[in-house]
Amino acid sequence: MTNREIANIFVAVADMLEIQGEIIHRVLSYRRTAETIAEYPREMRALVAEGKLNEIPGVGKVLAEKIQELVDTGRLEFYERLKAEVPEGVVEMLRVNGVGPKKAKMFWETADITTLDSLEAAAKDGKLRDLPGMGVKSEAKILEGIAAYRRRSTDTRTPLGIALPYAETILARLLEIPGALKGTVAGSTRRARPTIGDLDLLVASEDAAPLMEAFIHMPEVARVLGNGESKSSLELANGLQVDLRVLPPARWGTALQYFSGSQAHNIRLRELALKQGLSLNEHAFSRVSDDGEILCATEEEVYATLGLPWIPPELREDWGEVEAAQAGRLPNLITIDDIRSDLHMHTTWSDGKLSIREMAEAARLRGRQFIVITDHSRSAAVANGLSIERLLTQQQEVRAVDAEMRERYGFRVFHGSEIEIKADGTLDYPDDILAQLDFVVASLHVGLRQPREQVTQRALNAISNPHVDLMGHPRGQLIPDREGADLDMEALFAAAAKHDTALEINSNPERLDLEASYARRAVELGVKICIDTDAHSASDMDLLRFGIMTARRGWIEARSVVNTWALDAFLNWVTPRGK
DNA sequence: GCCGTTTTCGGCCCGACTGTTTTCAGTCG
Repeated sequence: MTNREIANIFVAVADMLEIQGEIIHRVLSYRRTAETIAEYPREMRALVAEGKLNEIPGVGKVLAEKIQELVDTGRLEFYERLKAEVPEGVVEMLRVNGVGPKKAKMFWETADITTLDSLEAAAKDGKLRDLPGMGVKSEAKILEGIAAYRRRSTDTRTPLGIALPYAETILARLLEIPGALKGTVAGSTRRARPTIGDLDLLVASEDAAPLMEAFIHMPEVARVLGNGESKSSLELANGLQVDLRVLPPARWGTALQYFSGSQAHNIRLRELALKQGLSLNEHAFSRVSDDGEILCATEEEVYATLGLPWIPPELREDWGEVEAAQAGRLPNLITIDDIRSDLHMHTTWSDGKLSIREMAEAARLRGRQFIVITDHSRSAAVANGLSIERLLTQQQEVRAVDAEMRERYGFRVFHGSEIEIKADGTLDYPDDILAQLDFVVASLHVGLRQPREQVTQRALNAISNPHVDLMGHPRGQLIPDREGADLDMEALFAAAAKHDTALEINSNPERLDLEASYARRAVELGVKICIDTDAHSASDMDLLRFGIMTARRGWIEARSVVNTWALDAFLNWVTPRGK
């Protein structure tokens, strides 16, 4: 039973309890814990074994027992009982925009509607409009909601790599409208979650009306979900939901803070505010005593009012950042300017688009000081992997380019390889060949669905090989479609720390692997991190920002990241380990 | 269901928008 499976069950429990009319705080305790568990860096089964479930914030006696039951038996009696009580189709109704727990329950109990199909049929027959609290408009809205739900694929979340550029494009358009003073992308995009539910845009203006007008009339709008004075929501033709909020610049700080979330982080701040006799919302702080307002034009002022230093948005998940801020122990997060090298990239020798020389030049123009060329190894046939003979020939070309770039620019090019960790657990080149390379990245591309023990052992073999410097995209996940391998991450981290093998944060938005919570745990255990682009073209090198954002979400400082090191430090690290 | 330098019981963040409602409940984020 994986963390994500446990989280999914808790979400379903929360949904069913809410439909049953359970008090909302009991429902929310399941929902909050589901969120915590879904991205928890340690596995529940390990915490159960160590008796440490109560270390998870928000988990008390009851939830700990339920997690334990799931880990021990693979099922949860309480969940099975609820499933017998609440029809599956009624729970599914919650996914329809405009249908919440109260309406779902009402459809079920007063009209005996227990499936989405029968809800749709009833709406089409005009049978919903006479139900309590319903009308012609709500009936039509539900039909639209069902249609939109059916259009969406199973997973409605959008990869950050698509969401962010798209949000930036829409925002740039809005900022051209007269009266728009400034704007930003907020929400989970600003926090750099790997996938985004909907886009949140924030614009400062004294006059919201023209912005709202332009926003809801953009050409790509499929449906207007809401359109008020200060807030509008759209569904675009591509299915993406976009929210725009417009506020006056004097309130920018509270608005940006509020709209950036996360919800859990915001709740923490509002609780802190209340302890000081202040109520915090997106408009301002209000003194509870006399309703007097304290406006904040910057986020720094919001946090300062609470006695805190500014907290970078990537940390705002209630993963301990409020406590760290209170203690003056916020990390000094890595920035893109700290990066000096890129240790994982491909050329036309395998499946890349540019030559060694062209990749080197592209990296140099982007401010890198040295790179490693790491084309695919021989068994990666579809990626045109290099035979030993070609690998050694390639080395001559790398040396030639290195000599030239070094002479002209002081830029260095090293020779490496991204070697397959083969399905049988062996590496794709023998040790005496690996020993001739400057740098070795080992990656899992095949056999990702092997049983946990088997795939973990393969990874450990690679990490413990003295010639291997880095494990590339360790889990092999693809966003948003493919779960990573079922690896014992804690064992990987321990081995990586012991053998001084770095683990990668792959910057490609389809990977972002390690993800933030694992990267944070790895560094806690003493593992070095590489943030690489895995570039197959020059433009791929611009994806570095996604890797940096992911590292920042993982609380990572420059000193833990190999690519921030100067050449000497890098060479000192690779040299004594077999090369 | 969780939690406690006020509390082991009684709280638990806050507001925008919509539609159905004659003052507010439901939904959403």
